Amino acid sequence: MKKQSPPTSKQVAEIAKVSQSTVSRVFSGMDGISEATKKRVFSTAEKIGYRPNAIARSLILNRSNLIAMVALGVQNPYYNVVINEVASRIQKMNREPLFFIAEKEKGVDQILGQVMQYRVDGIIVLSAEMSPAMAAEFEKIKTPMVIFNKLTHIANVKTICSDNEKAGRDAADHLFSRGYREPVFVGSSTFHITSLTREKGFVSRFEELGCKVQILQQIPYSYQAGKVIIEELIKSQTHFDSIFCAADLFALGAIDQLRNSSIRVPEDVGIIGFDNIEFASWPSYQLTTFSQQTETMLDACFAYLDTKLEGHENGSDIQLFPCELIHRKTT
Amino acid sequence: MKKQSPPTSKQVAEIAKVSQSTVSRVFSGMDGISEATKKRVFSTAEKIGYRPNAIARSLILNRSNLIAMVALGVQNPYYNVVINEVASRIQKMNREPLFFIAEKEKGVDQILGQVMQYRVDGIIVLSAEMSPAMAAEFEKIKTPMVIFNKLTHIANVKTICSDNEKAGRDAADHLFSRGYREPVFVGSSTFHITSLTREKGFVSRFEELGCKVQILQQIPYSYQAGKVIIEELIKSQTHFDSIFCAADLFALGAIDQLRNSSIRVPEDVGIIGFDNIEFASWPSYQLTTFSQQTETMLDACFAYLDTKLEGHENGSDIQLFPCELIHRKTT
DNA sequence: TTGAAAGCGCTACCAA
DNA sequence: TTGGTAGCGCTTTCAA
Repeated sequence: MKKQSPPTSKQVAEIAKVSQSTVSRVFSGMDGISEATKKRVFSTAEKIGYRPNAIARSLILNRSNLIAMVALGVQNPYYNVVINEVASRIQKMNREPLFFIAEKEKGVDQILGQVMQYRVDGIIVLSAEMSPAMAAEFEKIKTPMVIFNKLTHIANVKTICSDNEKAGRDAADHLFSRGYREPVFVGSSTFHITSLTREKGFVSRFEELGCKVQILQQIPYSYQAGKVIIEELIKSQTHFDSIFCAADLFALGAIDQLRNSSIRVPEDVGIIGFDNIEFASWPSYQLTTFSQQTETMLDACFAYLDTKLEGHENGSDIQLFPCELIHRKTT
Repeated sequence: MKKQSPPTSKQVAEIAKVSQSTVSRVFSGMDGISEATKKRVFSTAEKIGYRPNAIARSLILNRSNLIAMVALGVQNPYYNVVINEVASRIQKMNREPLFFIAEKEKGVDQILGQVMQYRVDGIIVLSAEMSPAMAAEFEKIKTPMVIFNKLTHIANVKTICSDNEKAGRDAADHLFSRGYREPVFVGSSTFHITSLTREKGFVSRFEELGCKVQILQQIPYSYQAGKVIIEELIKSQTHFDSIFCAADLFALGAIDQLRNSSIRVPEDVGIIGFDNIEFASWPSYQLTTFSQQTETMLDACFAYLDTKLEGHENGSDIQLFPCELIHRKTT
């Protein structure tokens, strides 16, 4: 069975007794067309179910109207919110989001190839861990590109990122001020650099305050993993009185595991998470956590893309946004 | 500043001293090309950073390799999982997901226009509430299309859906068998038909069992809304001993609100949710809920798409999948 | 094994 | 206000 082709502007032209160019002009909303012609073209188009072929248009205009949304190894519920928001903003700028997703970093090279084949007008990368090889590839690309929430130094690529180091320091200050002196940091190599940066700020600030931080790494990113790592921590009999988790899901898992072991939060152990996912605010948890300025950061992403797409130059530097500590009941 | 065009096959041809057709043949993996030529083409392509233009290819092949993923009014975290899974499956079939998202139903007409302009090879609609006008539009379309988890009767459109009515009846049976006799149903017009179908099964089964169901509707779909509606229910002083929520987020909000009012779950009030989102299984909630056979249903979606894309015919009927009651600790 | 040439559906230029 | 025509980058005949 052959796929039958949809009607073309040529067919509309024939039926409406105008030239194909006229049909094109009508549909691209150019003026200088008589009302009568316009009406006739539209009505015959309607009749035969004609829709302009975006592919052909893209070919000739050398722009696809597509924006690539690249999500790599995204398991964090925080990004579900981001993905929806990004997609919807792309549509609001009258373009379409072409969605690329890869479980692991290994897929990235292949993905970049795909992205480029579609001649997308812009690229938004969400939280991607990037290999140096990958970064090198990205540098070559002329397409406007912005990396959201991953600190990366690539020439000609805009980076919009939370100030994770500062947040780490703030977490340390907060815990210290609440009287905690035996801190644990729980990170994840699932979002390596981000986690590392938070760790760095946390550890160095606590050192300044005279406390040593115990560092734990958990690989899969999930609630369950948070439980497991705390279970092991408890079993190990090491002393600790506070935990800073690089992500809320860990923190929530940690809370439940502590409760299981009849350890009181925040009296015995204080906990801080990261991301302020919806569930963090629920009565069962009331998690103290950091909120990223997602809206503001996305504003910055799109402001950058917009000017680049307009053909204007724009410094492709790194922009850091502070995170806000939301104090609830786990510290 | 002009957007500079990426290299074309013609340029590769010139440098590699072959014809443009040869370059094309090399990149589309046709055989009948000498190894020497192949190597020469690839290396010059590499050198100047050539990548085939998917747009031009789409134009001539009359297929875009794009699959539209249309999500309408999706607020349910359940769909975040689905969206990621669908996107990743589309890529596995060597196509790209073009993501369309609309907050409300009103955007659908416009979206369909967009979808068709891109000459997508297939369409996957996620949980869309559809107006009759919309459905009429869809009927006209020749593009293979499958609707996931929304009961809709449209000619030539495959529907893959959970058996919500059966689940409603199962919920009633379960509650009844646990001794509950004063049931409440909490639905949402956010996912109108789905909610209505669950309601229908629930109410009619309970009627058969001799109990009357109190029906509540909540419009926004969120945890917070679940709290609010239960707060009002409690204030209204009506008797009830069990609640069937059309979605987990409602149920979780309901649980917390009941706890606030010192009403015990499941002793005083039993609660059943729907979707089995991750949080339902957490220790703080242990929600009895229904799990949809998402994987199996997606298998069916893609099996259908695959055969249609292969050009084979395939009955575009409605396929219903049973939901499994997961009995935890709220009933 | 390769090259020349036609043409996919559209936009944009030049004439009329 | 309109029509004719060239050409976007590719695939695919048909010839060589």
